[in-house]
Amino acid sequence: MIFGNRIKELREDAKLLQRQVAARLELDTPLLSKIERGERRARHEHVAALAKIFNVDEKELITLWLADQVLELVKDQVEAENALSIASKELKNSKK
Amino acid sequence: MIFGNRIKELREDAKLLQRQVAARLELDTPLLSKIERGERRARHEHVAALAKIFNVDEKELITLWLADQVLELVKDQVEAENALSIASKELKNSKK
DNA sequence: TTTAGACTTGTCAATATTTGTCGAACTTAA
DNA sequence: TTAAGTTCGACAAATATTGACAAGTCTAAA
Repeated sequence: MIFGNRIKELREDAKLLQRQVAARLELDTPLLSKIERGERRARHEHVAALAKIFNVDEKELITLWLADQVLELVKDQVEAENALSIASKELKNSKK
Repeated sequence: MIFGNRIKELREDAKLLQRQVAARLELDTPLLSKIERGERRARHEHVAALAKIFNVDEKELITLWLADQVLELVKDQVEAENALSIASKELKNSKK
Protein backbone atom coordinates (compact mmCIF):
# COMPACT_ATOMS: atom_id res chain seq x y z
CA MET A 1 0.00 0.00 0.00
CA ILE A 2 2.63 2.47 -1.10
CA PHE A 3 0.33 4.96 -2.71
CA GLY A 4 -2.15 5.17 0.14
CA ASN A 5 0.60 5.60 2.68
CA ARG A 6 2.12 8.37 0.64
CA ILE A 7 -1.03 10.38 0.25
CA LYS A 8 -1.88 9.95 3.88
CA GLU A 9 1.56 11.25 4.72
CA LEU A 10 1.16 14.17 2.36
CA ARG A 11 -2.24 14.95 3.80
CA GLU A 12 -0.96 14.95 7.34
CA ASP A 13 2.03 17.07 6.44
CA ALA A 14 -0.36 19.52 4.87
CA LYS A 15 -2.46 19.36 8.03
CA LEU A 16 -5.60 18.60 6.11
CA LEU A 17 -8.45 16.35 7.16
CA GLN A 18 -9.78 13.50 5.05
CA ARG A 19 -12.99 15.48 4.83
CA GLN A 20 -11.20 18.42 3.26
CA VAL A 21 -9.22 16.43 0.75
CA ALA A 22 -12.23 14.31 -0.08
CA ALA A 23 -14.24 17.43 -0.81
CA ARG A 24 -11.68 18.62 -3.32
CA LEU A 25 -11.72 15.23 -5.01
CA GLU A 26 -15.50 15.32 -4.97
CA LEU A 27 -15.87 12.05 -3.17
CA ASP A 28 -16.89 11.26 0.35
CA THR A 29 -14.68 10.78 3.37
CA PRO A 30 -15.12 7.05 3.85
CA LEU A 31 -13.95 6.48 0.32
CA LEU A 32 -10.84 8.55 0.78
CA SER A 33 -10.21 6.64 3.98
CA LYS A 34 -10.39 3.42 2.03
CA ILE A 35 -8.07 4.71 -0.63
CA GLU A 36 -5.54 5.73 1.98
CA ARG A 37 -5.66 2.24 3.39
CA GLY A 38 -5.55 0.56 0.04
CA GLU A 39 -8.96 -0.96 0.44
CA ARG A 40 -10.11 0.89 -2.65
CA ARG A 41 -8.24 2.08 -5.70
CA ALA A 42 -7.97 5.74 -6.65
CA ARG A 43 -8.79 6.71 -10.19
CA HIS A 44 -6.30 8.27 -12.50
CA GLU A 45 -8.00 11.66 -12.27
CA HIS A 46 -7.89 11.50 -8.51
CA VAL A 47 -4.18 10.92 -8.58
CA ALA A 48 -3.74 13.99 -10.74
CA ALA A 49 -5.93 16.02 -8.42
CA LEU A 50 -4.02 14.84 -5.37
CA ALA A 51 -0.74 15.90 -6.93
CA LYS A 52 -2.19 19.36 -7.39
CA ILE A 53 -3.58 19.53 -3.88
CA PHE A 54 -0.33 18.54 -2.26
CA ASN A 55 1.79 20.33 -4.79
CA VAL A 56 3.94 17.38 -5.73
CA ASP A 57 5.02 16.03 -9.08
CA GLU A 58 2.17 14.08 -10.57
CA LYS A 59 4.61 11.53 -11.89
CA GLU A 60 5.71 10.60 -8.41
CA LEU A 61 2.18 9.73 -7.39
CA ILE A 62 1.32 8.01 -10.64
CA THR A 63 4.32 5.80 -10.24
CA LEU A 64 3.33 4.70 -6.75
CA TRP A 65 -0.26 4.26 -7.81
CA LEU A 66 0.75 2.09 -10.74
CA ALA A 67 3.17 0.09 -8.65
CA ASP A 68 0.38 -0.63 -6.20
CA GLN A 69 -1.82 -1.96 -8.94
CA VAL A 70 0.95 -4.15 -10.25
CA LEU A 71 1.49 -5.54 -6.78
CA GLU A 72 -2.18 -6.13 -6.32
CA LEU A 73 -2.21 -8.05 -9.58
CA VAL A 74 0.71 -10.35 -8.89
CA LYS A 75 0.43 -10.77 -5.16
CA ASP A 76 -0.14 -14.33 -4.05
CA GLN A 77 0.97 -15.61 -7.41
CA VAL A 78 3.93 -17.92 -7.10
CA GLU A 79 5.48 -16.68 -10.32
CA ALA A 80 5.10 -13.03 -9.42
CA GLU A 81 8.78 -12.19 -9.51
CA ASN A 82 9.44 -13.95 -12.79
CA ALA A 83 6.43 -12.34 -14.34
CA LEU A 84 7.58 -8.88 -13.32
CA SER A 85 11.00 -9.54 -14.66
CA ILE A 86 9.65 -10.71 -17.98
CA ALA A 87 7.26 -7.81 -18.20
CA SER A 88 10.08 -5.45 -17.51
CA LYS A 89 12.26 -6.90 -20.24
CA GLU A 90 9.40 -6.91 -22.67
CA LEU A 91 8.63 -3.31 -21.91
CA LYS A 92 12.16 -2.17 -22.58
CA ASN A 93 12.18 -4.22 -25.74
CA SER A 94 8.99 -2.83 -27.15
CA LYS A 95 10.00 0.73 -26.51
CA LYS A 96 12.09 0.79 -29.66
CA MET B 1 1.17 -10.71 -26.36
CA ILE B 2 3.61 -13.24 -24.98
CA PHE B 3 1.09 -15.70 -23.65
CA GLY B 4 -1.07 -15.83 -26.74
CA ASN B 5 1.93 -16.30 -28.98
CA ARG B 6 3.18 -19.11 -26.81
CA ILE B 7 -0.03 -21.08 -26.78
CA LYS B 8 -0.47 -20.60 -30.48
CA GLU B 9 3.02 -21.94 -30.96
CA LEU B 10 2.32 -24.89 -28.68
CA ARG B 11 -0.89 -25.59 -30.49
CA GLU B 12 0.76 -25.57 -33.87
CA ASP B 13 3.59 -27.75 -32.67
CA ALA B 14 1.00 -30.18 -31.41
CA LYS B 15 -0.75 -29.96 -34.77
CA LEU B 16 -4.06 -29.16 -33.18
CA LEU B 17 -6.74 -26.86 -34.52
CA GLN B 18 -8.26 -24.02 -32.52
CA ARG B 19 -11.48 -25.93 -32.70
CA GLN B 20 -9.92 -28.91 -30.96
CA VAL B 21 -8.21 -26.98 -28.23
CA ALA B 22 -11.26 -24.82 -27.68
CA ALA B 23 -13.38 -27.92 -27.23
CA ARG B 24 -11.11 -29.17 -24.47
CA LEU B 25 -11.29 -25.80 -22.76
CA GLU B 26 -15.05 -25.84 -23.20
CA LEU B 27 -15.19 -22.54 -24.96
CA ASP B 28 -15.84 -21.64 -28.55
CA THR B 29 -13.29 -21.19 -31.30
CA PRO B 30 -13.63 -17.45 -31.78
CA LEU B 31 -12.84 -16.93 -28.13
CA LEU B 32 -9.71 -19.05 -28.31
CA SER B 33 -8.73 -17.12 -31.40
CA LYS B 34 -9.03 -13.92 -29.43
CA ILE B 35 -7.03 -15.30 -26.56
CA GLU B 36 -4.25 -16.33 -28.91
CA ARG B 37 -4.16 -12.84 -30.32
CA GLY B 38 -4.35 -11.19 -26.92
CA GLU B 39 -7.68 -9.60 -27.61
CA ARG B 40 -9.17 -11.47 -24.69
CA ARG B 41 -7.67 -12.73 -21.50
CA ALA B 42 -7.57 -16.40 -20.59
CA ARG B 43 -8.79 -17.40 -17.16
CA HIS B 44 -6.58 -19.00 -14.62
CA GLU B 45 -8.28 -22.37 -15.08
CA HIS B 46 -7.79 -22.16 -18.79
CA VAL B 47 -4.09 -21.64 -18.33
CA ALA B 48 -3.93 -24.75 -16.18
CA ALA B 49 -5.91 -26.71 -18.74
CA LEU B 50 -3.67 -25.53 -21.56
CA ALA B 51 -0.59 -26.65 -19.68
CA LYS B 52 -2.14 -30.11 -19.41
CA ILE B 53 -3.15 -30.21 -23.05
CA PHE B 54 0.27 -29.25 -24.29
CA ASN B 55 2.08 -31.11 -21.59
CA VAL B 56 4.17 -28.20 -20.39
CA ASP B 57 4.91 -26.91 -16.91
CA GLU B 58 1.95 -24.91 -15.71
CA LYS B 59 4.29 -22.42 -14.12
CA GLU B 60 5.76 -21.48 -17.46
CA LEU B 61 2.37 -20.53 -18.83
CA ILE B 62 1.21 -18.82 -15.68
CA THR B 63 4.29 -16.67 -15.74
CA LEU B 64 3.68 -15.51 -19.30
CA TRP B 65 0.03 -15.01 -18.62
CA LEU B 66 0.77 -12.87 -15.59
CA ALA B 67 3.45 -10.91 -17.42
CA ASP B 68 0.91 -10.13 -20.11
CA GLN B 69 -1.50 -8.76 -17.59
CA VAL B 70 1.17 -6.63 -16.02
CA LEU B 71 2.09 -5.25 -19.42
CA GLU B 72 -1.50 -4.57 -20.21
CA LEU B 73 -1.80 -2.64 -16.97
CA VAL B 74 1.24 -0.42 -17.39
CA LYS B 75 1.32 -0.01 -21.14
CA ASP B 76 0.97 3.57 -22.30
CA GLN B 77 1.79 4.83 -18.86
CA VAL B 78 4.82 7.07 -18.88
CA GLU B 79 6.02 5.80 -15.54
CA ALA B 80 5.65 2.15 -16.45
CA GLU B 81 9.28 1.22 -16.02
CA ASN B 82 9.67 2.97 -12.70
CA ALA B 83 6.48 1.45 -11.43
CA LEU B 84 7.64 -2.05 -12.34
CA SER B 85 10.94 -1.48 -10.69
CA ILE B 86 9.30 -0.25 -7.50
CA ALA B 87 6.82 -3.09 -7.51
CA SER B 88 9.63 -5.53 -7.93
CA LYS B 89 11.59 -4.13 -5.02
CA GLU B 90 8.51 -4.03 -2.86
CA LEU B 91 7.72 -7.61 -3.69
CA LYS B 92 11.14 -8.86 -2.69
CA ASN B 93 10.93 -6.81 0.45
CA SER B 94 7.60 -8.11 1.56
CA LYS B 95 8.55 -11.68 1.00
CA LYS B 96 10.35 -11.83 4.34
C1' DT C 1 -13.85 -20.25 -60.46
C1' DT C 2 -16.27 -22.61 -56.62
C1' DT C 3 -16.15 -24.96 -52.30
C1' DA C 4 -14.62 -26.25 -47.71
C1' DG C 5 -12.15 -25.56 -43.76
C1' DA C 6 -9.65 -22.64 -40.46
C1' DC C 7 -9.57 -18.63 -38.43
C1' DT C 8 -11.21 -13.70 -37.35
C1' DT C 9 -14.50 -9.87 -36.54
C1' DG C 10 -18.28 -7.51 -34.51
C1' DT C 11 -21.94 -7.53 -31.49
C1' DC C 12 -24.88 -8.98 -27.76
C1' DA C 13 -26.77 -10.51 -23.26
C1' DA C 14 -25.42 -12.34 -18.93
C1' DT C 15 -22.34 -11.94 -15.16
C1' DA C 16 -19.01 -10.11 -12.33
C1' DT C 17 -16.40 -6.45 -10.51
C1' DT C 18 -15.74 -1.79 -9.15
C1' DT C 19 -17.32 2.55 -7.66
C1' DG C 20 -19.31 5.82 -4.66
C1' DT C 21 -22.69 6.73 -0.89
C1' DC C 22 -24.97 6.16 3.34
C1' DG C 23 -25.72 5.27 8.16
C1' DA C 24 -23.62 3.57 11.87
C1' DA C 25 -19.70 2.24 14.63
C1' DC C 26 -15.35 2.96 16.25
C1' DT C 27 -11.28 5.81 18.35
C1' DT C 28 -9.08 9.43 20.57
C1' DA C 29 -8.61 13.64 23.00
C1' DA C 30 -10.54 17.00 25.99
C1' DT D 1 -19.27 12.06 28.85
C1' DT D 2 -18.98 14.76 24.23
C1' DA D 3 -17.17 15.94 19.74
C1' DA D 4 -14.36 15.44 15.82
C1' DG D 5 -12.00 12.37 12.85
C1' DT D 6 -11.81 8.12 10.90
C1' DT D 7 -13.34 3.46 9.62
C1' DC D 8 -16.81 -0.30 8.73
C1' DG D 9 -20.49 -2.76 6.29
C1' DA D 10 -24.03 -2.92 3.17
C1' DC D 11 -26.05 -1.35 -0.89
C1' DA D 12 -27.29 0.43 -5.65
C1' DA D 13 -25.37 2.25 -9.75
C1' DA D 14 -21.97 2.31 -13.08
C1' DT D 15 -18.35 -0.36 -15.70
C1' DA D 16 -15.99 -4.13 -17.30
C1' DT D 17 -15.51 -8.92 -18.55
C1' DT D 18 -17.16 -13.10 -20.19
C1' DG D 19 -18.71 -16.36 -23.49
C1' DA D 20 -21.67 -17.13 -27.45
C1' DC D 21 -23.33 -16.37 -31.97
C1' DA D 22 -23.65 -14.98 -36.89
C1' DA D 23 -21.23 -13.37 -40.39
C1' DG D 24 -16.90 -12.24 -42.35
C1' DT D 25 -12.08 -13.10 -44.46
C1' DC D 26 -8.49 -15.95 -46.29
C1' DT D 27 -6.35 -19.93 -48.37
C1' DA D 28 -5.97 -24.08 -50.71
C1' DA D 29 -7.86 -27.95 -52.95
C1' DA D 30 -10.99 -29.40 -56.44
